[in-house]
Amino acid sequence: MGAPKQKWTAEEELALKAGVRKHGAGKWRTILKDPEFSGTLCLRSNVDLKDKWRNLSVTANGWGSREKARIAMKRSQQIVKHDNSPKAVSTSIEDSDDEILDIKPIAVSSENIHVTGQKRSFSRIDNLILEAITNLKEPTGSNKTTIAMYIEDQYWPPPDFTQLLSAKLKTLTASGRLIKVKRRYRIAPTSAFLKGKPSNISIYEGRQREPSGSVVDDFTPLLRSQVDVELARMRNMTAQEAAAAAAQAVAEAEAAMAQAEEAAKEAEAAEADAEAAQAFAEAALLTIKNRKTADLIVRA
DNA sequence: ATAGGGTTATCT
DNA sequence: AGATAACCCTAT
Repeated sequence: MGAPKQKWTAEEELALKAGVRKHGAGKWRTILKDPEFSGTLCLRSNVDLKDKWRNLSVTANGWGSREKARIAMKRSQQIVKHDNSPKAVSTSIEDSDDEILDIKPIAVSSENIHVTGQKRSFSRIDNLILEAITNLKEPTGSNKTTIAMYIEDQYWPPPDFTQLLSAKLKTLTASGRLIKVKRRYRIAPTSAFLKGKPSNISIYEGRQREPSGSVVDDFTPLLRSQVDVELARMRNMTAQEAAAAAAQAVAEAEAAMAQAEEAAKEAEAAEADAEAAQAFAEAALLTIKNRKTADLIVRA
């Protein structure tokens, strides 16, 4: 009987992206037969993969460019027959649909970041992170793995990109640009000029829906967001301070570095409530890195 | 088997 | 009502 609509889960989406990364876009059958992904994608057909990839491309690409205008135009043209484009500025230029360029600075960013980035305390990677979170459009925010995958997908990955990303995420969170809730990052409501509402996000994971009956007020969302900011920041601060203190005690040995990395990975793999563990690991990692090679971290 | 266009279901 | 995502159909 009717299969209503089987929405794609995050795992399936991740598997699809990984599959495309491995085998390339278009090799849907190959991806589907790969034992790595056949487990999570067993309920999907090659056509499903193709369609999903198309949807992902559409949503991830030109939101803020002219792709939206194109789609909007096409939508309107379903009924309207005439195309009145008086200026018709650049529609004919053909879409060189690559905004995935000129990120190269981040590889050598360790040394030449100070050249241009004096006014803003924003380096290239900061913008990348914000862009990733924005384009991912995940209602509950995006976790580090997803953000890393997005950036690695679109751009090219430096060797120790994961560590750099961790450091940057932490910095952005501490400065209030990002909000971290349950291992997921959102863009702070300070820049809530995006569109729509700040969106009250349920702290709980899973796909439960919120009762949409509580739309009584237009002022509460802002307050709620503010509270969330304070809460998240206070939480992190406390955890980080404690973790930093503990980390300094063990930071003497080089082995601690590997240990911290292991802890970070495990904390992330386990979806459990290991927030403290991860905070500890990150703090320890940062501390050690600061002590050993301070120039590895991009300063702005 | 894949790409593209078209249709329906779901959410705001 | 509009927009988006899943689904369906067909030509190559």
